[in-house]
Amino acid sequence: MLVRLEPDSSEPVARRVFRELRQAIVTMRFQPGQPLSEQEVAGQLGVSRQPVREAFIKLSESGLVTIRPQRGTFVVKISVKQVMDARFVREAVELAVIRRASEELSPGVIGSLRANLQAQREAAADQQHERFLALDEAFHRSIALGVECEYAWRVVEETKAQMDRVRYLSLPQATPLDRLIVQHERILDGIEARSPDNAEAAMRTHLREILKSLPELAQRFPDLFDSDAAATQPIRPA
Amino acid sequence: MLVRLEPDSSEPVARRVFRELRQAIVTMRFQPGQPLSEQEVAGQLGVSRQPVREAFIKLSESGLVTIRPQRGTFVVKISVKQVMDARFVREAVELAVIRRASEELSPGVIGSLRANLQAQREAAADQQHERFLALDEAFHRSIALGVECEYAWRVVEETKAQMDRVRYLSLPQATPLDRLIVQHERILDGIEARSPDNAEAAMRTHLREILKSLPELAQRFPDLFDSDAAATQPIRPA
DNA sequence: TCTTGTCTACTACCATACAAGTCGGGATGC
DNA sequence: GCATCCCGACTTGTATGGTAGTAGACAAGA
Repeated sequence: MLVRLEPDSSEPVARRVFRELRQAIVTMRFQPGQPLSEQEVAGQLGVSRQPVREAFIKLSESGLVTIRPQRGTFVVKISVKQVMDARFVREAVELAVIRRASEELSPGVIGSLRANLQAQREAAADQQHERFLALDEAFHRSIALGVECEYAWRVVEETKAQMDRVRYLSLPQATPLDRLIVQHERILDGIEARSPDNAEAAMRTHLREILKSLPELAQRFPDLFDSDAAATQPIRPA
Repeated sequence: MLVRLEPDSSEPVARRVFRELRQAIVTMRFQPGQPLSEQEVAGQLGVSRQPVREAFIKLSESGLVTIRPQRGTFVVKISVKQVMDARFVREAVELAVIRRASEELSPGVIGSLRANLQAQREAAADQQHERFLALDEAFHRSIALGVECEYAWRVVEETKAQMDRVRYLSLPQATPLDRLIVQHERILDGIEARSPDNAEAAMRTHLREILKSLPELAQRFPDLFDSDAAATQPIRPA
């Protein structure tokens, strides 16, 4: 399941363990609900229990695992409510960012976003899903960092952790990439036209895309989802 | 500086250490820039280094301390940019929350908010600053939790950690409490009138209050502030 | 059959020891 | 006097041992 970390003294071991585990969780290599043992993970990665423990703590801060004292650590199941809550916060923050961006994002950054969009089209044409996901993330990140919203982006990243698992789950028969690209285009158009309202509206539409696939996924993979009541209730957008 | 924790097996030691240190930092009992030693803190609290270390890691996640490997851990100085960034995110999230609240907050919660407001007036009349701060926080929290935005509130709490230090710094000659109360009143009026626009505008005004005192405080306490360039630049609201 | 107590294997938690790196001061050579 | 080197007192990072507690299997008794 996990491969030994190669020795690399440049970065603290604990941090690498954290990244490794986080990646494994958001890409669904670790199934929701699965128990994680400090000892077992430490053994597989070839490190001691201590850094693994620290990584577990960080993961629990991110809401990706739950540590139940004296019992064990478990990958949290996907919670529809949690995903909705994360989406709500992400929308709030990214809308604020996009308004600022449409007022003061520099032409240079706008140009690089155009280039990114082109790369997205190529990745979509070649059916390179993984690459598209990376470009997608870079698109949003560049906008935020382009208007010096580093902290806002950090918050968005946190919320993304919850949403990315859903994203990966829907990868095979995903939302058509073309539609997402068009949405990205609209967002960029709004920025370039210096129209906060248009850009905000485009971003709002874009970020609500996940709501469409969520209920279906929750029904199709009931084992991976937490059985919170909201799962069967109608989805309210905001 | 710190008192020994009394034995209480109900809660993990690490968590209590974290809370204790966090409180000491946001109330300015620990001065920005001050070095913190795992060993020293552990000795004062009567615990081992391990839980202290875990608390340090959590604090660094919250941006309250910086851990410099093999060198030491330090209380971060107040950064004008960081405070502004936190405020930006807080505004984005709380505005979204307040819009939802003005649509669906239950009359029961609205009633308890009215009661809270009355308590705020009494606290202000008696010059009980600490009590007012607690009521203030409860006011915002009740609104968020009242519309089931638990996660959104968690994010706001994170951002508040940065802002609260400024708050405490300005306590003695603070913003007149009366003004804050009036602002709270306007917010509640907007909710009760089911007017998202009015409530949002009132909240926006309220959350920008801190911008007024920030530049002055940065000038008056240069030692407590990080010397980032933004400190002397004009403040832009959003 | 069902309840209850025990015993085992597991867990996270905490304390402690060791390793590795940083920084400053003093001795040493020039 | 001044630059350089080295050593020791710090720091955080990592490894490991021991403790307390939980869950579950299983057997004894009602």
